[in-house]
Amino acid sequence: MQIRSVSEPFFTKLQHGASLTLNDKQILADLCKHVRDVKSQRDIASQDRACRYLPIILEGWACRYRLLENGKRQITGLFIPGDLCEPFGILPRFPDSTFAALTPTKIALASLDAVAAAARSSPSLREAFWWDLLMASSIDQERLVSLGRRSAAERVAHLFCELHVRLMIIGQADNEGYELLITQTDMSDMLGLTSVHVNRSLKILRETGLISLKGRRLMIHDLVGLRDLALFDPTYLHLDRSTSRSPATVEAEGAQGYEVGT
Amino acid sequence: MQIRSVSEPFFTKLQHGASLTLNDKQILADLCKHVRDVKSQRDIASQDRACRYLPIILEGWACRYRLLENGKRQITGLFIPGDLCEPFGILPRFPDSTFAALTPTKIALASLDAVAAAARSSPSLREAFWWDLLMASSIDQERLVSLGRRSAAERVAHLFCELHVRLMIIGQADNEGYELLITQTDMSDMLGLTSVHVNRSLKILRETGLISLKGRRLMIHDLVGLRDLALFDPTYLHLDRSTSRSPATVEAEGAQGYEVGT
DNA sequence: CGGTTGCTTGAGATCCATCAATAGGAGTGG
DNA sequence: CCACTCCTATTGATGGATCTCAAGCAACCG
Repeated sequence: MQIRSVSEPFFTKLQHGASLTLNDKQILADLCKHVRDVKSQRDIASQDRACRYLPIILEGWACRYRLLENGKRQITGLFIPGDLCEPFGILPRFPDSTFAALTPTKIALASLDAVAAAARSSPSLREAFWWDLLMASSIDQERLVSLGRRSAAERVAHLFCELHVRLMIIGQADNEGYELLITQTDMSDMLGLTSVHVNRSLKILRETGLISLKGRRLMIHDLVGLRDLALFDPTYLHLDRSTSRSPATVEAEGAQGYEVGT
Repeated sequence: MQIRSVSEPFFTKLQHGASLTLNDKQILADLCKHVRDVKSQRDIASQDRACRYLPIILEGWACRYRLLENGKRQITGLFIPGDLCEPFGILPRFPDSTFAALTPTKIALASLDAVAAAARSSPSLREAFWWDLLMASSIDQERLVSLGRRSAAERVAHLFCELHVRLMIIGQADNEGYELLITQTDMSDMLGLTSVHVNRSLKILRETGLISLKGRRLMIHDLVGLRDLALFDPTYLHLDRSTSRSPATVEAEGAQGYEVGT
């Protein structure tokens, strides 16, 4: 009962990648048996590299980052509830990067064998896992585009748009906005900027009337305008199931709540 | 005979990921049966998205790029001979990005079924494919670090170091340097800079005595100095096989990966 | 409370982009 | 073989975007 509730965002997210059954839901809940709390700013399993567990975020936000010799930090991935902590759970960890909690975080450690068994036993779960991998890779790639070819304000706006969609998927955002759980310094390390400049970019977005911030609550007043500014095209997130997979795997089922491109 | 020769860089590269047998070599050669020539600047199979072929570069250099609505281009991946044209050949193509040849290019179109069959039939090939996927992902991730936290000259230097290692692997570079087949404009779209600034960064590297350029030939005069400047740490390329992955894990998980999603 | 962390703003310096012009090389057609 | 064009490389001048350094303020927390 309690277990099933913590695995809820995981299931909710994967539902967007394939039509999952109640049995699938139970399997996912079973994968989340081993739950661990991680304090904010603490590394997650960076030394557990050899162990055969795939971290799944259940609560809180986390990231993968890399430190350079000159002391600079680049966050190479952001993880929110429901996320498999890396696109390659079935591969060895990136040896040169570290996972860390950005907020107090609850993670499940799923045995890789159990994940593999789950994928083998259920075609729909298999499809959902591949969808998740594709989505994670697309997010990484789009971040590359941001860092290479978007201005500071555009990057911030794009991040907000991306998070809006990702949080909608797991029911942690609505049309008004969402809770933004990371600091401006974290955002700067994610977007290749300084925290000072992230702050100035936020000011621009605020003054343009696109968003506003009250504490940790990000309010989006003009989603279209924000996406316009960010050059945000939600198709890269592969939420339109009918176009994302090979025709054979496409089934007609009602769109679960969220529609792409609204 | 001829076929085997064009697949040579493919085999040479994968050899670094696992100990391959003569039989493996033959299998790889068979995967490269369907060869196609692509002219410089032409898109590769961008409309072939539905078709179940994995492009493999045999000669020349190619890239994956994305165009933004404001006309800017970001190259999100660079491919050289021996490269599988995307890390996720087994997944649907990234719908929003395009593959293009940067030079006259010879590519093989390997049937996905044949690739899957090859991975199933040979544990060593399976290990090599996973190694390739891991390496490709690490390269992408390191580019993210470059775009976020390295200066222009550092980015250029880092690209040169990365290409040096990648070309060494396939025998197309030596300690002196290698043929740099892309233009400064291509480099700028890869590194998030303008071509003018790439040119100025090159000038710095030349004046520092680290490199020199004669036509398309890049000569590296001080590899240590270049790597130092670039904050280049070759471990991310996973060339030390002994630390990269235990055979047992490949056995257990490899089968799952390549069978899923078919 | 005092200390810490995160947010905000200012002023000046640096990095990089933009615009512009020149030159060389490769290919092409006359 | 030459004239022409296109593409790439190169360099200068200038402006803009972002960084750095610095200070003040608010919120939180032991």
